[in-house]
Amino acid sequence: MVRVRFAPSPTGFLHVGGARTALFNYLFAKNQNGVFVLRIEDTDLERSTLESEQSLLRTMKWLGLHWDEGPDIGGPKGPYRQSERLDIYRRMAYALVEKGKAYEAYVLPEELEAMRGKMLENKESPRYSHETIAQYDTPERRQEFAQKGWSPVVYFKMPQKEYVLNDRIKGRVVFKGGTTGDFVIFRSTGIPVYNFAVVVDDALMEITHVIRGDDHLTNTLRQLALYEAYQMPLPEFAHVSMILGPDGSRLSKRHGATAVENFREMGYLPESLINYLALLGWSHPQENEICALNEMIRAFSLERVSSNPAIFDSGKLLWMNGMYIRQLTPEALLEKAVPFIIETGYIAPENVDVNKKWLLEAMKAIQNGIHQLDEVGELLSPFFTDPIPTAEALRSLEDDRLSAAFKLLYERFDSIPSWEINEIISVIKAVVKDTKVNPKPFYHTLRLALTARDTGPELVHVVHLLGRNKVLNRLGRLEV
RNA sequence: GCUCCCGUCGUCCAGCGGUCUAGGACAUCGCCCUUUCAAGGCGGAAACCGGGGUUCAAACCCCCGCGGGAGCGCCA
Repeated sequence: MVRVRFAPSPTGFLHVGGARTALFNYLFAKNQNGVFVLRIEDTDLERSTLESEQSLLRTMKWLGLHWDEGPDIGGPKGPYRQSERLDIYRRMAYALVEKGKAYEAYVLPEELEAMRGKMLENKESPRYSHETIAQYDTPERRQEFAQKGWSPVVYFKMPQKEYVLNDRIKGRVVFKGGTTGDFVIFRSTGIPVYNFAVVVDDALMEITHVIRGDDHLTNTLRQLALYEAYQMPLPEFAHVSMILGPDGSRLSKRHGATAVENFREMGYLPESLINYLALLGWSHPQENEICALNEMIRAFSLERVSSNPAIFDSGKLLWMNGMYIRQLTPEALLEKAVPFIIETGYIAPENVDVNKKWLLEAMKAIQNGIHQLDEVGELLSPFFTDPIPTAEALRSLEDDRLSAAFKLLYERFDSIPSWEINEIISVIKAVVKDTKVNPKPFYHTLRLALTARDTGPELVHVVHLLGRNKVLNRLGRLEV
């Protein structure tokens, strides 16, 4: 049985990079009929917060990445929050001490810092050997620690040998021996260190495939040594490359929106975000671009995950969101757009239902003009405000024929028997035909007169949605 | 500095020794459709980091350079 996990630390919003890692884990699990585990890595007491954890879970659910075992729903291998597993880590750490594969250290942080500084000064790579740390393990020190109530940290004795990782994405990775010194696995505070906790958890939770960002690739060396020390079976590893910003450096806030939450607020659909993220590193065997989650699950394999870093292309995401918006029925679009409409204040929440018919038509009209849901406010604005075009913009009305056409248009609209789309179309076409006006400037000016904008939904829809009163009013004040 | 990863159009990917005069998508440019803009349709321009090997044959394999990224914490 395949078991994978996504293990974020609750120190902020879910990042698009994290979302992609979660997605790959999810796709792999579902493709293999396996189990997707969510584990919260909250061993950094300083930065972890419950709010972050909750927002993480909320965002994952919004994306549709549902987990089978996790902190909120439990499962057979829990608990799924590292802060609730502290006794396990202590037991596991001291099991290693007993076997002589780890040891308590009585060094002071300042002493370590000094050693580190000296090594860097000598242009050596900073690493500590068993001997350098053990020299502080004196009876005096032990006594001092006991008196002051300090606990020693536990160091892992790193074997100075070569390790080989057969990564499912990177291939064969050889870590030369002697490049990494002993490292802390258990803090004096009773809290384990990441590299140790992941190994313990992945092993105990029976994770079969570790799919994660390749910023963890070099950490894997330490983890391999730990698995070996415990003589535990190794999971498969698959290291996915990083997502970079447009300048080629690791994607961060200074590149703009990076939190999934930001994209939700801007009116991105979870489907398009998921689809885009999947394509950032993975490719469908038939090179499909627009691809539903079910199809991604069916077609997913680690073999098709690229090993080179990817630059986040917000332009392509925008295009893709537009594609998904256009696939929506007007009803579905309205449902998703309602929060954004309410935010504009044009329609009160309690009036949405009453205006449903009008809103649906409006959705139909704006549907292929938007790429983000938060554009609905701007698109709808001419219907709820009374924008007045500048005289400059309407200068083309100085043309006699155009001005005659508008006069005629006003009269015909005024006397139109019913305000139906078909009627409106024929009136407009008839006016163009009868006055022999040049269509392009005519339509453009009409749009300006009604909305004070150069762009927007189809004109017939604008006219119809506006209603006769507003249309006559806005046409009537033109100086023609 | 040391260790590890990566290197095909501006960007994401396809390519896994001959089928490559290198394919798709976004962006870009042009044309068509149309009721302006958009959406849609059609077409164009655009890339194998450099140098050595291996081979009858290399974008694909090996080595060296160069460039980019990551890790080297009692952070995760």
